[in-house]
Amino acid sequence: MKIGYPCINNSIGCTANKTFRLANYSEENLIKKVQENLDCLQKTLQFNVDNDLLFFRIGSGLVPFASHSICTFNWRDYFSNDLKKIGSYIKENNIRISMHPDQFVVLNAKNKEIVERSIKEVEYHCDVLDSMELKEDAKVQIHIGGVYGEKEESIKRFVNTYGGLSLKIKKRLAVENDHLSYSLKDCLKVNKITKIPVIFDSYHHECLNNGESFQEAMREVKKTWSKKDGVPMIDYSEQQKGKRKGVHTEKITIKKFKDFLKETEQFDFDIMLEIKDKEKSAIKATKVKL
DNA sequence: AGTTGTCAAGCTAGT
DNA sequence: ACTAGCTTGACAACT
Repeated sequence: MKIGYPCINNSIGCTANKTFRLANYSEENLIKKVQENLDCLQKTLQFNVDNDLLFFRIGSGLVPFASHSICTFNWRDYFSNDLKKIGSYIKENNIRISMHPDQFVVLNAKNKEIVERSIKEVEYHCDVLDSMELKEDAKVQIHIGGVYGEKEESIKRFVNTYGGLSLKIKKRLAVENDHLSYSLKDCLKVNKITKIPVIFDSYHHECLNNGESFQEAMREVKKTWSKKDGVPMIDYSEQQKGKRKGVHTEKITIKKFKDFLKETEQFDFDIMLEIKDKEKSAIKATKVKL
């Protein structure tokens, strides 16, 4: 089992999510920011290896505006060496990588233009991983999308859109259960038709489920991951008590985390800790003994 | 130097 | 009607 955290490291004094305003777009700005982001990503991965954190989610802002029509610059060529170098480091150290496009990616939107933009954004994420020459087990995780008051129709739209995607995208996409619309059961249903691997988010499952225990959930989820896809990826987080539903905790609760691991002990998976203090809690989690 | 309004993009439920 | 929350604040103009 590998343990990781998403996107940001607060210990090393740099961020791999530097950006600029669309109004200030220029090739020069883009090159500068991407270079800074790649340098910081390399540093972050080194920190992670040093601390036995071998699962990491690369932030979507690595190449600002990459999928926007304003960006005609060939960043893949320009940064080819840096991207390959990072990819080599990832492979040498056996690091598992994921990416998670943001909320604006809605493959089942009713508006065609939103779907087109979403596909472009997903493609950009795949381009990053392809440029690093990572295997198919590096995934791009998305949610099924909007409901629009008619879930069955909306699931159908997702399946249809997915069916039309290029192989390059299909081989990296995974769907994750969300905390208010699409449950694990919905994701499994989509998997039945599309074969898309299902990323299990334990906290979302606590918010929205059909009575499955973690163990039962994992048994089903595991079946959706083929050998090429690698071991299942799991997202783990906790509800901040007294806050509105969906708010994550500042720190990990070791007891709760341990309980989760105990219940799912029989399964192998990589686990992403979506906890606000990031690498701090992740490092604590690496020291947990069952 | 520090503070604060704003930033490409969507959807949902809580307030 | 409005906004917090989502994988994540960072930028830039202002004081």
